[in-house]
This record gives sequence, C-alpha cells and structure tokens, in this order.
Amino acid sequence: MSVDDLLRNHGLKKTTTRKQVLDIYLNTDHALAVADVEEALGDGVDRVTLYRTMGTFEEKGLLHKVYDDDGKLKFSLCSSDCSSHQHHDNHLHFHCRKCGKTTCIENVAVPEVEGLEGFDIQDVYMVANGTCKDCIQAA
Amino acid sequence: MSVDDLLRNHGLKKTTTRKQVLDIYLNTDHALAVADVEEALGDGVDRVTLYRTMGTFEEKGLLHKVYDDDGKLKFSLCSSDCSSHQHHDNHLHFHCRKCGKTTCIENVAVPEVEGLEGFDIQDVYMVANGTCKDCIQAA
DNA sequence: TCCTTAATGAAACATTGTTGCATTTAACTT
DNA sequence: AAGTTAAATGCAACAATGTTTCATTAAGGA
Repeated sequence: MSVDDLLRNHGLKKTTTRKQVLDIYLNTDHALAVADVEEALGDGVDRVTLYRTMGTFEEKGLLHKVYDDDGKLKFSLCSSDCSSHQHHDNHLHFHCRKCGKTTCIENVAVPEVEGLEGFDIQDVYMVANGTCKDCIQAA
Repeated sequence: MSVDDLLRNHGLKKTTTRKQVLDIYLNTDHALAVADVEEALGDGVDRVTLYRTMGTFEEKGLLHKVYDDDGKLKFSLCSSDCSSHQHHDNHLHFHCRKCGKTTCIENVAVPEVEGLEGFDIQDVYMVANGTCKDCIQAA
C-alpha cells in the first residue's frame, strides 16, 4: 500500500513530515527510535514534531511500540489489521545484542499465558534477546 | 536470608546504603525504580549512589531488571539461584495498568520460543499487561 | 590502628520526552 | 481559485532519567 493510502486510511492529514517518516519505516526491516528517524531525515524536522508524529501513528495503528533489551523505545510498522486503540502486534520481537536491531518476527506468535488466576490479562509483550541471523552469518 | 548474608554471599561490601536498599526490596512484593527507592529512603542518599548501588546489585545477581509497559526501568529481587552475569529470571512479569505495580510471577515460566531458525536466543523477556488481583478485588 | 581500595556525594552534563504558544499548512467550503 | 478553519509544526523552555568526573569518606584486611 502507498504512503498516501496508508495516511488516508487511518484518517491522517497528508503532511510532508508524515510522508517522509512513513516512507522510512516502509523501507526498513527493523524498529526505529525517534532519534533514528531524526538522523535518517537529516535535520530539517524538529524533534518535537517527530515525537508527535510517531505518537499519532501509534495511536492510529500505523506503528506499534517496541522496547529493546535496554528499555529503549522504538517503533515498528504495524501489520494491516491494526487500527486505533486496537493493536494486534501479538508476535515475537527479537533484539540482537550485536547489531542492536530489533525486528518483528511476524510468524512467531506470543504464546497464551497459562496459570495466572485472578489477573485480567489485556496483552502480552515478548522479546527474545540474542544474536540475529545476519550477525551470525557475518561472524 | 539476612541482608548481611546476601551482601557477603555476593562479594559486596556491607555499607549503610546497600543494607537500606536491600532491606526495602526484601520488604516489597513488586518491582521498584530508582526513584521509588529514593523516595522510600527519604532523601539523605544521593541519586547517583542509588543508580550505582542498584547497577552493582544487578551485575552481581541480587536484582534483575524489569521494564513495564511504558519502558520504565525497575528492579526486582532475584531468586537465590542468580549470580554474576548469569540471571535466571525466566519467569513471567505482570504489569498492572491500574496501580502501576510490576510484579514477578515466579511460578509462571516463560515458554520456549519455537520456530526461530537461524537466530541464537540467549534469553526471553515476557510481560503481561492488564489488571492485577488487588485492583480487581478493590473494584 | 593503619592502609588500601572501594563506595559515596556533589556538580555538571547528556539524553529522552513533554508542554505551551505562536505560526504555518492541509483540506474543506464557497 | 481564494478564503476559512482546525490541525500540524517549530521553537523555547522544562522535566525526568541516567552518566561522568573528581574529591571525600568509609569498609575491611594487614
């Protein structure tokens, strides 16, 4: 789907910044922090705008939050069935301690949690840490 | 085990601050951030010292890191089989969105990750978000 | 008790994220 | 195509979290 369509489908105004940010995510296979996007855009866009843009994208279901090993917040593109206030990012995330990249493993689902009586579980977040394919092969 | 024993067993000097911090963790059932410990100690101890103390405790296997829903770093007491550079906190963590407390669910193990070919998984981190027992009963 | 090393306190700095307000721009109206 | 309005942006200031350096203090062994 095109950047323009994505924005329209999520009820968002088509601004220059939003198109640029979305384009970056569409062309990246791993999660990006605000600072990463800022760097990719090479100045020109205010930090605050990026925080707001990415916050809006998250609210509207375009991006979902990903936390790596060190609690660093990154964002990753949502699959198409995410919408406002209803994320479906029930997949595993992998954080590579070598290259630092955090990747969505869409084809590995987060398992159901068993044996937690008396709690109301709304969602479960799961990250595996280790060495990714690319870094293993490069070694 | 007593505070003094715990410190000695992990090769740490018995200082006033360390004893106080450890005591707080032994008497709390949920994870605490540096700011929480600072508040519990009611001034008197420098923030920097707490960062260092808790960092040391983590290194030596007395505390393990816990990240809640919002990426906020907290620490939780390790079970007795943790040691330097070899944590065994392979249990589920629960973060309550009502009261904000993050708790270790020691009796629910993190399930094995299946189907990740080509990756080297060192450890897996898992947090369930929702409403905890106490908050459900209080409602 | 003395001595050495580790732990602490204080100040300064770095990074990350937020808030208020003035300005600009997208998208709708006419 | 120009005008209008609400949303998006830029800027400045602030807040929270964490780190680094260095002088001082305290712990634990000799």
